[in-house]
Amino acid sequence: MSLFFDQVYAVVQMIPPGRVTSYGAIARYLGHPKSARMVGYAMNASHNRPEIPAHRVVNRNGLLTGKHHFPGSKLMQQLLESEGLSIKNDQIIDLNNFFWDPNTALPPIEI
DNA sequence: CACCTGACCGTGT
DNA sequence: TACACGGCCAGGT
Repeated sequence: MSLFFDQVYAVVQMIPPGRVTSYGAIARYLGHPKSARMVGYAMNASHNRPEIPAHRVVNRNGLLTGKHHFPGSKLMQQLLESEGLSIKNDQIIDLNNFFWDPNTALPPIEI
């Protein structure tokens, strides 16, 4: 597996419960601001890694774009709601209150 | 081997 | 304010 994917997984595992972040924010933190799609691709490849809370990664609008990749059509929403978030029309309500940005929450990547 | 697609995002008009 | 488009790159057809 590529180093980039492993770095993505490392960041996703650091998302606190009840908080979410975006594909682009992770890509930017890893020094690849234009590789947001690769983050989504990494999530797609994370199915055999149960410890990756992929449901805490949404797009920049708070839309649950990856929900169709979870078993059942409402699992992603249910997981988030069980952590205290509100979702309507597949979109997180009041995203700003729950957004967790690795670029500010974590120290910069060393050298 | 070439082409297409996808859990995205920032920029330009 | 809204839409179009290029960049990114792995994997399937």
